[in-house]
Amino acid sequence: MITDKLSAMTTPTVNFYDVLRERGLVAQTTDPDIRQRFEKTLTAYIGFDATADSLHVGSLVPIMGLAHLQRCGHRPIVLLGGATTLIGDPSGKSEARKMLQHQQIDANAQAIAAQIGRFVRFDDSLATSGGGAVMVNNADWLAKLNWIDLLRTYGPHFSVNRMLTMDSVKSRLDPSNESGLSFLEFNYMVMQAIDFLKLHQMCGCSVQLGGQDQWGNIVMGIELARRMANADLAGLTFPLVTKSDGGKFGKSEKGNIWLDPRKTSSYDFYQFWRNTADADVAKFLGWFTFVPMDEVRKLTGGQGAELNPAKQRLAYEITRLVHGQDEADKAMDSARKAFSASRDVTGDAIPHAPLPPEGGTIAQLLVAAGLASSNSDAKKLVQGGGVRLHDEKVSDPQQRVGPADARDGFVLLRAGKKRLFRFDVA
RNA sequence: GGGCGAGUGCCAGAGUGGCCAAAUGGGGCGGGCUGUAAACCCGCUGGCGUAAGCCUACGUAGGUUCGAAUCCUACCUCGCCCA
Repeated sequence: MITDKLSAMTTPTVNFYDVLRERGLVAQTTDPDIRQRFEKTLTAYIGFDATADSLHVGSLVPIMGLAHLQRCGHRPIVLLGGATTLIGDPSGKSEARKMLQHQQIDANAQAIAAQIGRFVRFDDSLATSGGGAVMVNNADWLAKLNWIDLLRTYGPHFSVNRMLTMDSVKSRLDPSNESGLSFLEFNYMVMQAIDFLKLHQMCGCSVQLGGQDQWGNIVMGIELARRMANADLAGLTFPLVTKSDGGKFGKSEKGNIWLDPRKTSSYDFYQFWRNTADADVAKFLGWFTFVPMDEVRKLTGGQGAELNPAKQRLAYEITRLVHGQDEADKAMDSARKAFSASRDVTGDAIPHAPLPPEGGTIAQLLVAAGLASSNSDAKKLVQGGGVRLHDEKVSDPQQRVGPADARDGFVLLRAGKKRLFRFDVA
């Protein structure tokens, strides 16, 4: 079903730009008439860094951009920043480390590719002109360049004066900014510009998409391609993901919210979205789901508690896209039951594990469950009155818990109102 | 190469010999209120230990001192200015 929905249509029946526009996904464009470009099938790309072995929710906006692109009949290129990631850490210069990094990056790139694969249908060959997405790695061309050739080939086309006017650079040059800008960072822009040119030459890529922070890099690529290939390329940026309260998006008690279920369980993932602030639901439904906008408006037309169904829908849709229908059903069902009057916590998706036969102290179990990060942390939690065993408040972190404490076949620990863990007793 | 300045906890940012595991703010977590929301109010926010206490931490490595984030030396990184 999902695959169906994501399958690309081969002709642009709906204009990509209109779709993004309607969903609030356009921050800025380099070409005021960019809409017309999407009237015909084209190729566009987005770059991702391979710095971790999983993407997190922050990457979902560009990924949705890719998905919309393909659904509108265009060909998406996913560029993995193998080269940029490789030099991302200048301190790792030893040979051994370099090799390790190569391997690590390759592994990361594979994992990331798999995750993106849930949203975009890939074709194998660069030559295909259909809507199948293509994955490339900029290490394939950037890593081969040598210094002199690079300078002679591309150097003349980059105006330092121009580069210095870019916001991303300007802020770092301001004397009030203490971090300054290293030559290495300054060159990111150059590398990314070359990427765009290369992709244009290799497979006719004519548009680059990216987060708002990519604006300067995108513009440099366009200018480089105009100078070197007389090409007319364009770029479009997505808005920065922010929360209405100004907090950092995508962070939670356990840090980042990852797409990898081994790092963030589908239940936690679902809950992350379920707890979206009122003020953000409508925006997020537009950004992170395919729910038609008139439906979004219907869902979010209410006030206060009336928005809860919208949050549920939001959480369900995103979980479904990222983890699949089954996981989404389970997560939603489990969460619903756990927060209903019956407080039924037997759901599959509720984080759970077998209770060690010898049991343990409350503190040990909290740590084992991941509800506390250390014994001290567990102790503080208990002292703050935040821990419950079943529904009884716990006062002693050293209290022993064993199979005898089980009710209905499990021991339930709660940390706060929303976090819980079930220890099943065989 | 020379001069000046800076490097503090998740982040920002005080502290300039003991009262410093380190002010304050943000973030995070917990409690209250609620709708599994926001705002607001309260508490907590390095690790180990039931506890007394111990250990690790203020760029890195040494040193002075009964005692150092704070003083000295060297080094590293960064910024500003000069060459």
